[in-house]
Amino acid sequence: MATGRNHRPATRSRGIPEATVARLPLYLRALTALSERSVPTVSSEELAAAAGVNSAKLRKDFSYLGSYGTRGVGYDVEYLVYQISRELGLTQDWPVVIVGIGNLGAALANYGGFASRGFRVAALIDADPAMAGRPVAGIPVQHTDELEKIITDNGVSIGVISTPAGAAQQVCERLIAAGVTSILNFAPTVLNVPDGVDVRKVDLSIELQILAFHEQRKSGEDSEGTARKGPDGDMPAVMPA
Amino acid sequence: MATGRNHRPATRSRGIPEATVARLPLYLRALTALSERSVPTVSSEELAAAAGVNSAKLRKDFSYLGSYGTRGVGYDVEYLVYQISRELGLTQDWPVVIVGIGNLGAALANYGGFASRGFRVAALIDADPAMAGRPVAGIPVQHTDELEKIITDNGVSIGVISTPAGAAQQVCERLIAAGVTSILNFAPTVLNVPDGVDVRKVDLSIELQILAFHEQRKSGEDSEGTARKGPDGDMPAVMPA
DNA sequence: ATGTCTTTGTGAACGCGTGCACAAAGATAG
DNA sequence: CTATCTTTGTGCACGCGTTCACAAAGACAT
Repeated sequence: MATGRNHRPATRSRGIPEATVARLPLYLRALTALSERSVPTVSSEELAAAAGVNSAKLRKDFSYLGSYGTRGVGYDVEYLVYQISRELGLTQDWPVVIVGIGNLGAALANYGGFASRGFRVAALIDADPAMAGRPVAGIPVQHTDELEKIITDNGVSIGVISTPAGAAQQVCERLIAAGVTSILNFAPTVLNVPDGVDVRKVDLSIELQILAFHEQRKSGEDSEGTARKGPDGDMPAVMPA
Repeated sequence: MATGRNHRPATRSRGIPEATVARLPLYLRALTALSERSVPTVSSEELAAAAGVNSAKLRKDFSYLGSYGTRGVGYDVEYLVYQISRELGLTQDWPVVIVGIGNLGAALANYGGFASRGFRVAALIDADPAMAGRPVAGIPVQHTDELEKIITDNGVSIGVISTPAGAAQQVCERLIAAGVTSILNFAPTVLNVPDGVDVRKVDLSIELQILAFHEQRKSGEDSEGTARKGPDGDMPAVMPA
């Protein structure tokens, strides 16, 4: 996550652990790079290094998918690419809508990684009437009024929300009511969704704050502001009631 | 993370679990909203609902910071805002550089959540000479040649990489060599960094693929492509060596 | 065919995170 | 002051994820 993690907590869908699923795209990317270089096989050690993980973890991850390796040799690159793609559902086409075409929404629409690998931007939607009809990344922006029609007509099941925080929950509810069951949320808000709907959130502000935490620990290990002892140390200017 | 999670794996920095640190920004956001509505106190139950977590988890999280609540009453909102801000290191100013001012980089520069909460965009850096001097979000873009000087002059310790994948590792190394110790990576690549450097990654493509996985499980629970039995079932068109 | 060498696949142990459930603490009323 | 009621803080148990370490499996040479 960057992930934020707000999907089903302990429900390993069909035996594959959630943590493994989250790493499969990583393996797939590394394997695709190898495939383009026409490398026929890789060992778990090499692939793990390329994906930035432990080799034992990688082997265990693959073991959940089945026995796709050859002992003494390694894994067949092309074969693995196919198997992981299939497992992730990337052999089919996923129409996606992006709601909220501001700076971020426009950047997402232009993002190359979207188009590749089975994802297709089916529509861009914005609440601003002035945006309607204007093309972004070659796709004309449509007004929010059309949201339900767009979802149903295109059979969209994955929605991306890049609206301001205030509009996110309402947009979310309309998407779900129209048939969307997976949402990627860039708005800095907690989305309330019914069971059966997956939400993943990407929150720049949160990521930065986590980095700041570690950064503070690195630099000011001793010289922390005024006085600091235990976890319940000093009293600040603002006192509790 | 979105999460991506590529920081120190089991090193709970100073007793606060990593999972708790990742939730502190969430609590802080909910508390800030309450503060703006001049709500004096909240119970763990209320705050947990607003942050989208379990109330027991929230109480345990806060217990790592110290005993900041009052039994029978709840938590003082202003006091908690201060404590969490301090713990996250948001009471100080963090200059941040963004490297790679394409669509995404520009969107990040314009992102409001950046400016708030102690983060300040100190500089925008791009490798394209044509970009140099052009203002983005009111800040003139500087050329990559200036990178080291910018980092040292501004005392930057947090860098954001939004370059194409091919340039990310090199940019990363230059940032680190110049003194950056925390990196937020938007490029779809694994970054290799020395110990002591924190990396968090945000990867749109990966998040979508994870959603696609669950989406596939939801829809095609039985009708999966051609034939499918066990995890080591059918042989695809592409055969292994 | 036999032996050696490489690499996979996995059993088992460990540690972290989560959630339950309850005792302790304090507020509030009488 | 005593009783009651609310809400925190946490001990405990459980389950998931990670890692180690090794046996099994196959390639390859002789």
